[in-house]
Amino acid sequence: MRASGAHIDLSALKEALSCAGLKATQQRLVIYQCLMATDKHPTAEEIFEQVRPSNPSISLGTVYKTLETLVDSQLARKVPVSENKMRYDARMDSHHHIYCTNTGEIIDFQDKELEMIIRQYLESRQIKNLEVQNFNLQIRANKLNPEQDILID
Amino acid sequence: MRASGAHIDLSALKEALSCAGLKATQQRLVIYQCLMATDKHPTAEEIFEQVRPSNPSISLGTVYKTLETLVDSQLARKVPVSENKMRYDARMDSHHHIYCTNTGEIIDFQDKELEMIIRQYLESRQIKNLEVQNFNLQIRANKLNPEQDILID
DNA sequence: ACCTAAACAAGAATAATTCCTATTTAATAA
DNA sequence: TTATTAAATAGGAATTATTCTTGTTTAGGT
Repeated sequence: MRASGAHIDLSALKEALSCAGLKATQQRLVIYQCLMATDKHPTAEEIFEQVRPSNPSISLGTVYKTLETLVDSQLARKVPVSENKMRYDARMDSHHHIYCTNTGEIIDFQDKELEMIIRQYLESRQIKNLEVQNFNLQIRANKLNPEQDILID
Repeated sequence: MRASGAHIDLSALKEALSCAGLKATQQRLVIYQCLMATDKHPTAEEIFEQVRPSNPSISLGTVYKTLETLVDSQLARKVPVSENKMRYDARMDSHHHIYCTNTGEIIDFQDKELEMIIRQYLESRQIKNLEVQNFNLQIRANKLNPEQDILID
């Protein structure tokens, strides 16, 4: 569950879909909400299994299609990983990922200062013929105690 | 072609394989050499097509298996990307990747100073219960002139 | 309460990767 | 060098993730 809480306002999601010019269908709402409510970077299959109980007629194809739509509309992003399947993330603010080698988790890591340090450095480097859009740091690490959460500050 | 030149010493590769406890078969040598000789982060399929002309009996399954073996032996690494296929890289030194949004290229970007800045920052952050192993920065950017190379310094 | 373009369910089709097994080969020892 | 053998390969079948197709349903604007 995302730290910010289980409940994401449905009407806000509806609004977001409309703003992107998308029909706010039941399926899209449910899938989008599911993705917003987690910090686990789920696969299409995982989202499907999660929403199925309360939406028994939803189809896996729709989950795939909806995720593609959300990505195209900048409401979600792909998170490619070493396993051969795609993961998704509805957090669109700039943040980094910690790939936990012993637990397999992908932990979000936001850090304004690090953000700024890297941006400033890249600006100072002035790579010719290149316009930097955004960046994210992938950190491979392992938990000392796999049972416990990590503690960021 | 990798900047450092087309020719990678075969006996050095053979040595590397043996050191890792791997039989230095013809197939492994050819695949490993192919991966070492490029900076293009090829897929298994691309490697297969590349080595096939001079090795007509090599099989795609062997390419997959060999890449897996190289990764397991730390002689190569996976480079997950947004398309649904895996890419591979034989550069094992710490370096970053520039994902060129308008050309689709993945450009290697090595920068000792950036390296150090990030490492120092992460050390200073002291994230509890976490031991950082390594990290790499993914930079999404577009080429101003897609025809030309970028110029790093 | 229509109308209609867009979205959906269901399942077929495709693409990437892994698995299986009979044959071949690299490395070691005689 | 030749024999031995455990490991690797070729070739193709199987599996898994994802995309595509088509007839039916639905959201959003009349």
